[in-house]
Amino acid sequence: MSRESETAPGVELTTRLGYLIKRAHQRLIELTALALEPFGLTGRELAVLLVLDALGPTSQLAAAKRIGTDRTTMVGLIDGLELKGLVVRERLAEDRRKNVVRLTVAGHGTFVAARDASDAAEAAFLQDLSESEAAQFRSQLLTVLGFDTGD
Amino acid sequence: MSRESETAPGVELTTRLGYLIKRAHQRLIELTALALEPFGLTGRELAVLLVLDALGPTSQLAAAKRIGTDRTTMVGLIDGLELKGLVVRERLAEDRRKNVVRLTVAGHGTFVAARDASDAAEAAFLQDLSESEAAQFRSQLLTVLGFDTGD
DNA sequence: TATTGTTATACTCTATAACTATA
DNA sequence: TATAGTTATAGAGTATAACAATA
Repeated sequence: MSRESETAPGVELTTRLGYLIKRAHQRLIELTALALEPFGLTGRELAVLLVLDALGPTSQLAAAKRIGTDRTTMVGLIDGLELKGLVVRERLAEDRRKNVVRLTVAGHGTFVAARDASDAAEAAFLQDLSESEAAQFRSQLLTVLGFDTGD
Repeated sequence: MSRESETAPGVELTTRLGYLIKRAHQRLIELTALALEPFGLTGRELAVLLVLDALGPTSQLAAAKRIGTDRTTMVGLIDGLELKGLVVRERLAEDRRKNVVRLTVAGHGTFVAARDASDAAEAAFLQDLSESEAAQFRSQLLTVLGFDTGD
């Protein structure tokens, strides 16, 4: 939305990795936001649904650590998802300090559709790369982040 | 900073491009901030210095468009750089609406050293990739962003 | 009337501290 | 004491609107 009056960046910027990654990140954020809009979801909310689908019922703190945020942010995220009827909170009987969060049936359906839409946004983002280039790009990101060695 | 209590992300997240790029971006931001700290510069301030070095004396608006931000943000950036003695503002005689901003001698010296430090941070970010992988990674970012010149 | 710089304002995202209830 | 959830607050970062000076 802030792209109206932007001139083409010069080489002094396009040779900077930081500039390129920032722009790429912003572009993917925009594409993803557009793809998730019909579902009333943000990218962060989809990340929570991904975790709940993968782990099953999960405490708010465990989910927060899993996506790399903190407790206080997770409260708001779960608030939003619960308001939309996609998840429910339940006090855990064995430890009543914990709220176990789980997907509702509707939540699972929305999740699957939203994930597909997000996949399509990723594909659009990568559309100018060949299959093998896209695979390399993904692999190199994993390497840079140290997620590929089973460390 | 917020990494102490973070558990390893699961495949449900590490297979998402958005998650990977966000993390990569954050990592590079951290490395760059650390590298620029001795110079009292932020990444955005370095971007302004890069533009001023490449283009020579430049109006605030032209510089803003070049780095993809707006006038109001540029005011604050130039305020900071001027306070540090790295740039000076001068009203343009031919069009007194325009502030032409240029590097001081000290500003140029700081810029060169800070750019080298930022280069080193980028190299550290890419250290687990081979030379050719790093070059591919850069090239693929350019392609995805449509900055490919097809050189 | 349009452009450039400026200020003020608001809005998002996130981080920190403190409070509650449970353990 | 420590932990999980919650609330309130503040701090970046950025976007929008309005104003002053100039064209």
